[in-house]
Amino acid sequence: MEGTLHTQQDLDETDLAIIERVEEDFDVSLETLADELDLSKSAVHYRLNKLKDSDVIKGVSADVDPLAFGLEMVAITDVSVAHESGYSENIGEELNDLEGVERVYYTMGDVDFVVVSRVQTRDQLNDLIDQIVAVEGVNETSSKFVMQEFDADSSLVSNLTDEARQAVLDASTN
Amino acid sequence: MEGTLHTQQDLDETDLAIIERVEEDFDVSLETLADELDLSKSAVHYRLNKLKDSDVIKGVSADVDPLAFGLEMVAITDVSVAHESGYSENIGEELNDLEGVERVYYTMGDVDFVVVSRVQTRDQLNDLIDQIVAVEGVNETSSKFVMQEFDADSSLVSNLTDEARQAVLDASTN
DNA sequence: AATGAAATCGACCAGCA
DNA sequence: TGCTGGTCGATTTCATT
Repeated sequence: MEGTLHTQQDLDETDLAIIERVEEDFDVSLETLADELDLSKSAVHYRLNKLKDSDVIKGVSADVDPLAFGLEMVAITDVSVAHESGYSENIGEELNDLEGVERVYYTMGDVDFVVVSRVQTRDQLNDLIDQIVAVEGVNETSSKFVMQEFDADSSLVSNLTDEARQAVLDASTN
Repeated sequence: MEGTLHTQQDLDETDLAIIERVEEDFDVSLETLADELDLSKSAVHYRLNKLKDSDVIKGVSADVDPLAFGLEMVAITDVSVAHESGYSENIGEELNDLEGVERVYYTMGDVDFVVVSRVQTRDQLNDLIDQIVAVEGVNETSSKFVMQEFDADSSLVSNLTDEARQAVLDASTN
């Protein structure tokens, strides 16, 4: 039904408050949200649906602890590709599809891709790096171990500067 | 000695199937899950609760589209710290607390921290980099723009190698 | 956009294998 | 411990404003 573009949505302070809350913990009850925002449960639900339909909220997902699967080893691998290999989007997809690869960034600068991977053992990491090197067009790699991760706050909205937050609100009211 | 993992839970194939599903989309109904797994709704619910209680599932959260907030600019900043600054955990926390910073990795090697940040404008990025440099103990920084991100599959479980998946299952049956 | 009532679905409990 | 079936409370839907 709704063909939503990547344009900025109309969001007010109430929307931001709801998003900030459910981004942190979607298990919060409608009643709690309604009380906090002085709205009816139905109104909160209506807004949540609208946020989902407009793809401001892309989905709801369970956050799984990597350690529960023994995924204790994280590595960051810089990947440079041969210049003549042209369109690099395919390479990015291939890297991203490798098992153990968590996220791939295509960057400007001396390095072309930054690959973040998460595995159980050093052997698995070695295998993975071999697979990265084997990807057509990959030239050179350089990996470093991650000793510690900081991602306590994965919330986008609570992470906005006042300036950025205001920019979002301003985009709606005019 | 065997390098096994501290709080590894007892997980069977059914648990993995449930996790794989709700990690991708928690809005799936109990009935759908129950049908797919040939279980009763109560059984699925029982297992989900157990997974939450044991912190295999750390929480449930809404996935927000950064573009809906105009957060179109991603940068990766390598940060080196002065050697004499000793305990670097505090620096990691400080970096992570900066508004716009999405994730911080503390790494072995020539670079000490890798900082991934997400902002609306180049000005905001410049401000953020200034703040990074201003953190006590930070020595040098080097940033690169991200042109494209690949994170289509944020699911841990579907991202396990067969080997890794088997290791999880084997850890239960001992 | 928001409401209240009605239908539907999820959370919890006692009991059972 | 893992599961079942049933009950109650919460969520979703819908007509109405």
